[in-house]
Amino acid sequence: MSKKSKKELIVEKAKDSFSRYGYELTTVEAIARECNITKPAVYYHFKDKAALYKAVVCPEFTALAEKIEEHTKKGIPTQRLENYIQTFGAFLVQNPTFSAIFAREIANGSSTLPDDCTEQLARTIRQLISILHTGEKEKVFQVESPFLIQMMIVTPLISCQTTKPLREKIAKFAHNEIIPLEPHFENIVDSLSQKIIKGLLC
Amino acid sequence: MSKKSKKELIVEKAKDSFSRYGYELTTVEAIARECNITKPAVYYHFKDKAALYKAVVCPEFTALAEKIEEHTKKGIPTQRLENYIQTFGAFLVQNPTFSAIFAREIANGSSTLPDDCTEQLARTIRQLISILHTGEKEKVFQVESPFLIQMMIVTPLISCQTTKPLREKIAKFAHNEIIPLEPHFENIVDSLSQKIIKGLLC
DNA sequence: TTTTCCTTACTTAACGGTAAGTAAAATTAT
DNA sequence: ATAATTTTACTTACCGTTAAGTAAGGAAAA
Repeated sequence: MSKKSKKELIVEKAKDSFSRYGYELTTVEAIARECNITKPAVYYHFKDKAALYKAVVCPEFTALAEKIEEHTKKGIPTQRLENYIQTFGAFLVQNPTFSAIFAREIANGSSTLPDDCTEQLARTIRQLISILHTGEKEKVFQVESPFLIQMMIVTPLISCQTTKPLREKIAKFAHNEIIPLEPHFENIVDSLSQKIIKGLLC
Repeated sequence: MSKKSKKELIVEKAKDSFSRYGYELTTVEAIARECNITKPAVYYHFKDKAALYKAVVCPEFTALAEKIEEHTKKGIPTQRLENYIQTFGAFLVQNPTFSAIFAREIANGSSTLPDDCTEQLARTIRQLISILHTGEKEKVFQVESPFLIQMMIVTPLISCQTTKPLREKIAKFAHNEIIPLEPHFENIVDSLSQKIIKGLLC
């Protein structure tokens, strides 16, 4: 008896594949092969490919929303915003497949994102709105669109993860120039957080 | 005699389709139909689907690099950085299909991005490095990774374009709450620019 | 003996790409 | 100038492959 059920194994391998290749280039057969089973065995556990995708993404978005809520409840607005960014950054480190999946959803207008996930995203944005609103009332933050702040937080961090191969290719094109060192992801989160808060302060 | 050649028409319709549906979900047949020709007629002009994609994206990346270089040559570092961001923002407005295409490339690690485009991207980053480096030497900018700054500029602007449907869906989930107004894209560019520069100043 | 979990073998449909042929325009030869 | 030839820009009809999804059945466990 393995610790994980076969269904959980399928979700795990599906997550890897969706993250690496995207929804269209992921084949159910390849996922089955990774699990050492056949394709119809996957269809025994999941109605269709879309249902499998839902089983992959929904728990991730729920976990994210929960962590954000948990870590940004109390404190002064600057601290809560710092926590919002740090929690998101930590989530990306702990869930390495999430960046690519989320990035693709953002890129294609989230047309395929399950409603459950949209609702979880709404939860995190509600939290961000609360933080910004408090900061504005206390005259520590400028008035700013929460959607822009959300984008300023989420998309640079996500794309720092997904563009690693691109940056390596670009570095090769600049052979005899001084290429600045690539910072580690943790430092990027700190830098971004510092800059966003500084840019937002009155 | 039409102003545009059929080949140019194909590229134009292909650009629409790649932007809307992405590479995989775009079919050569659908592009042909949009041009009122048959699929093999497309293959008469282009070797294969990948070559057609190249014909769509390469001129866009080249135009972007050229505009960036042109508008960020001279001035003090803060002004050059402001121009960098504004030029990129203006390019997105003038090329409405570019955001989705670029966003997808970022999301999938740019594995399918032609080398020519990577080189044009390298040009823009070289320009940004020059701006930041001058600012650092003159003690007006903090030392910061150019890649992070590039991500802070490019990805929020792109995703403000691509996530419009997502934001609308999210707004619906928050029925009886106060939803902040959606700013216009031009204002977003200004806000972002102001925040990035403020966050970067010593 | 029924339910669970899987396999083998299959259908269906879509899509990238090609072979072969053709009407019209452009080029060359007479 | 005109007839012959070639090139351009397509069309119709097709092939090969791939991938989603299913029907039917079987072994093992409950």
